[in-house]
Amino acid sequence: MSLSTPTKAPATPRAGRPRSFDREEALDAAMHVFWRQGYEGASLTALTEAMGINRPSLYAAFGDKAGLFREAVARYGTGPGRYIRRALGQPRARQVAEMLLRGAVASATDLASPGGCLWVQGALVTSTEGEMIRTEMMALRNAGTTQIQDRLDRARREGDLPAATDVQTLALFLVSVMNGIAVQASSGRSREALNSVADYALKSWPV
Amino acid sequence: MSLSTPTKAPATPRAGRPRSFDREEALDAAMHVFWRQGYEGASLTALTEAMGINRPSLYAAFGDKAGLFREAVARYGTGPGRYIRRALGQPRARQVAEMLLRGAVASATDLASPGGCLWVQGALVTSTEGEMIRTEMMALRNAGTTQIQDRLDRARREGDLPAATDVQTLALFLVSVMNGIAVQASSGRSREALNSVADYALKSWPV
DNA sequence: CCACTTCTTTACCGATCGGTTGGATTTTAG
DNA sequence: CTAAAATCCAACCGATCGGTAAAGAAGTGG
Repeated sequence: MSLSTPTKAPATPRAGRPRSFDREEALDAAMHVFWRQGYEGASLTALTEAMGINRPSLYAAFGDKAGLFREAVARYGTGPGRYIRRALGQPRARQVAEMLLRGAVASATDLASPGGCLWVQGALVTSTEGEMIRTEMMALRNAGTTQIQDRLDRARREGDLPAATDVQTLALFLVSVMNGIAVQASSGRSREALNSVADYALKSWPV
Repeated sequence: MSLSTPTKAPATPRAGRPRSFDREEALDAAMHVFWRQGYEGASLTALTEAMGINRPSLYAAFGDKAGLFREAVARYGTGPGRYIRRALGQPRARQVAEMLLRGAVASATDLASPGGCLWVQGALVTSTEGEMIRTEMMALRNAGTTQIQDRLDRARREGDLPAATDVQTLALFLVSVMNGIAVQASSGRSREALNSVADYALKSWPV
């Protein structure tokens, strides 16, 4: 946010004027704008104002609007969406599911963020011009589901879930509830109410 | 779609040239564009092309883009979203929930439609310019949840659900799963896979 | 110091945005 | 048949869209 923050010394200092803004800070600001307004709703003016830079600097650092969005989406994965990776690393499948749902609620209702989930609302629908980005986001969501399904399938093979468990349905159910929680958070639902939803969703967890 | 369809005789025939297009047909076409591209993603050009009319005709018939969207959203309620009202009319709470989830899957995966749910993806996020519409959609989603909650509470008072049932959580869970199903349908998930999700969501239904 | 490289700034590009104007056209009312 | 009313069409409005050109500013390497 602040322009007075001194630029960190780059790993390989090239010649020329160093950029006057922190790339990560600017990317964070852009992520929040995309999160709140979506890919197409976020105008270059809104983005550059939030990032504290002007257009040519943005284009020099991130390529174009689509490139900036892709980086923002990736950063979301190592920031607010970090809980997913941690959840997949839990030893028991039940804990995986708990952390997925709890993490989705916590992230989507964080008062310091725009609310909801960037992966859901970043480009759920677009004009024809944004179809490539929309398709990429579909693929990203589906890849996430596959990761969860693979983790549950491993649990099934390990005996952590009943052998007859339909892991595809179970994974798709978890993701659907996570997505629904995100939509509801974007509709203003409270963290407590959504945590109750997460609890309820876990009630029929397979023995 | 077809311009050759003769205009129905209006109830009170006013003076002047009658409009040459069917208002309901045009509204249907607009609804599909908003459904696929969202409120802000749907340009006047895309809308008028799909509706088979030109701008002044659209503005004369619907006011402005926001008015057209509001009518499209209302029409969605009596068309693809009709299942909700029918579900609320079922005699048993369990049947209400089943029809809500089944209907959400059927509507969101209808191959003759853009996929997903207009109420979810019509204006989940917007630029600052569309904030009023976004707020209206939030209110509409929340009102729907309240209707479901009221129906479940009635069931509880009637003994159709256990007296200790947390109907608020149950309603919010149902809506969340419906929303998640819509997101997943927009991500290309099949009707069969999502019907399995609906079945799973009903497994922990209170006795 | 100088030459060079890179970033920042301002101002601008054509295209598209939502919305409207004015006139030709088609109807009803009298 | 004429006057009034409403629609239809083409063309246009200022504003904003994503993206860029050109020149000044601020660094590095010699």
